[in-house]
Amino acid sequence: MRKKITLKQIARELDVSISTVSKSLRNSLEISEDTRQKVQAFAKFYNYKPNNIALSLKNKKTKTICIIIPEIIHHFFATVISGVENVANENGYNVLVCLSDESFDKEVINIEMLANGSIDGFIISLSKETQQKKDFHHIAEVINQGMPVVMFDRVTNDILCDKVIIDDSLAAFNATQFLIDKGFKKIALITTVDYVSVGKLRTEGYIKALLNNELKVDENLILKIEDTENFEDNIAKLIQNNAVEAIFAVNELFAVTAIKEAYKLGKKVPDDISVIGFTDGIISKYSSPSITTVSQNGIKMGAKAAKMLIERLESEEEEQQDEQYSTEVIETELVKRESTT
Amino acid sequence: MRKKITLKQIARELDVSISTVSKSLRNSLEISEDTRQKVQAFAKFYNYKPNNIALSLKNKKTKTICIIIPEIIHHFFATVISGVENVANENGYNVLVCLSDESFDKEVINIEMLANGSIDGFIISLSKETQQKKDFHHIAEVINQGMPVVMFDRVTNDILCDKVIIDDSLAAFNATQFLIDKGFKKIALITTVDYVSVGKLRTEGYIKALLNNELKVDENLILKIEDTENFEDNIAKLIQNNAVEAIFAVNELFAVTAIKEAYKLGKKVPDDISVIGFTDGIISKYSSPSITTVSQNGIKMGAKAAKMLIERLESEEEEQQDEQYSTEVIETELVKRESTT
DNA sequence: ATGTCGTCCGAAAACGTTTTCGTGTTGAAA
DNA sequence: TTTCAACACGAAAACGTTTTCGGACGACAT
Repeated sequence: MRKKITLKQIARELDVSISTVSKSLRNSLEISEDTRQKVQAFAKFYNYKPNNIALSLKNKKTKTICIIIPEIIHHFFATVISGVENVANENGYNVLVCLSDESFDKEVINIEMLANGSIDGFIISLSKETQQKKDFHHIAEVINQGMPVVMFDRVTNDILCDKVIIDDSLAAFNATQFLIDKGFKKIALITTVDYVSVGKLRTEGYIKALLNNELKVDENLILKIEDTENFEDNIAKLIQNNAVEAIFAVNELFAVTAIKEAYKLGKKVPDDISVIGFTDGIISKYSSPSITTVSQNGIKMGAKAAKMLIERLESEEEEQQDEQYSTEVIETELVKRESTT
Repeated sequence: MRKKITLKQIARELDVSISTVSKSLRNSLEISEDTRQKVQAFAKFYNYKPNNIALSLKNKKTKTICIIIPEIIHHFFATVISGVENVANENGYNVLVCLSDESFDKEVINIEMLANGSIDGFIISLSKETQQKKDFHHIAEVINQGMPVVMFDRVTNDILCDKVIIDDSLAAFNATQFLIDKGFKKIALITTVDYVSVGKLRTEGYIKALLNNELKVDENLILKIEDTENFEDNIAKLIQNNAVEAIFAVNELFAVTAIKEAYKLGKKVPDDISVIGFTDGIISKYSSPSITTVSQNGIKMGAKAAKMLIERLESEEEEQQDEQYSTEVIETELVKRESTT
């Protein structure tokens, strides 16, 4: 087992100083051709690689960014990570992934653990609990310490920083309008509780579309799901009690569950009920029938977020950053599949 | 903007030495009650946190482990990360996620980038290309340098290290046997090309089950898919040409595609054809019909891998590690759903 | 007055780099 | 022979910690 070799060891072996070794390896002109060759050959032979931690300490940057997400099991978040990874790698950055598990405490712990020089910046999507508590001091704090933060998808107006979002309200509006254009009147909404920012925005878009077409908003047609377990019955009741003609669900899971429950009640999709979901993930693509859905390009969002973060990191070096934050809106698209007529 | 404060700054402000500050904060008995209180109060007020990079450099460990996976979009790998994260966090470790994108080069680059002190150990599942080339020098090298490595799922016998796998062959055997027990004779296999280790093992299990029941192995019933794009036609032909009664697919995607293609050919699942998949992911659970599948508990695999890695890291400190590597087999289970009779 | 011990603190090394600055040795020009 | 530049290299600081060692000082016993 050959442990990693250091500058000091090379210096000792070749009987030169550490500085000479360092300069030789960086092809400094201060060093004679002779010594340079000798050192480089030796270093290559022993497979010398500079110790990254030492460099990080010296340079005060780690070339590592951290992405904090509520859950990795969600396909959407996995795609975001993928986008972040791509851009990060291209720019020589590594990606630390932290899961908040939808918990405020874990979010705080993760951030505090890493805000001590371990990383150069954060990309974060808020946990449900954080959104519910509306407590963002941990994020404000790291920003205050000069660490760049980019928020995506689940963001808040209470924090000033770069953001990457989709226009949830508009996307929901368009999806609902699509159903209205098909001639449906009784359009149900399956959404989350209001403190989830994107859920609320999508609900707003749905309502706006109805009002815009002079359809009245029927509270009985709006199902707000709190717990992601055992919600099937609620969906079944919604379908059964209201003779719904179409359903707009704010995520894949709700959409596919609606289809299954409808089927159990003897209603076929799309013949009896049309269904539109949100997030173009695995489920929408492979379920039978495949689901018409609002695509939310996670890869693009991740890539954009990473780009914004890295640009801020690299620009910090030269001049003072201008503290002008921007919010990027990634376009969505309605992907038409079999679950709508 | 308040930048992070250091020991040196505290020392200067309080007019004591750096050592005194450090010792005070660590509650050393060398320091008088008075000074200790004073320093601690000051540090707390300025929210002092030791710089992690400096600690890493000093302690020669980073409390960070890296997991390298072929793709994060695959649900299975996402669950593995989740398992790793849990255990890592519990033990005070951070998790760096790298994607090889099924590319040998990216795998090598990732490993080399991080093998310079950035992390304490690797958890890795080989990329397809690496398995095809059978070139594992990059892994051998880091192990040789004394860095612990745990391989999972896609492993190789050419490298000696800790491993976490499932018994792919046995699981496939059981799945096939299940179909045989239902009375099916013409059982097709949809698998990957042989260089993917798990694909090969699952194929072996399938064949073993057939032979064990004195059924002959019909090459026409075995479809090996190379490219994960545009393979639908091949599956359709397989179904159409051979009057298959049941299908065993080595992953979710193949399974769900088989169901869809069968449906297009007018054959219903499970009435006309039974289908079993592999990996209990999102698709199997939510497709219609839901798919009977071999569950491969990613969370458990990830947790086990992380545990093994961390144990090795912590044991290294005390005595010489014994270089006794072990291979853990995570049990699988056949989850019965609607796609089989 | 001398020796011993305990208390409290600081200097310095160490981790592995990079970089600035200083210095000794050449050779050539004056 | 002296002077000066160019060249080749080394010493040391810096990044932020922790820890070992030793020193100063007072109290106490002899």
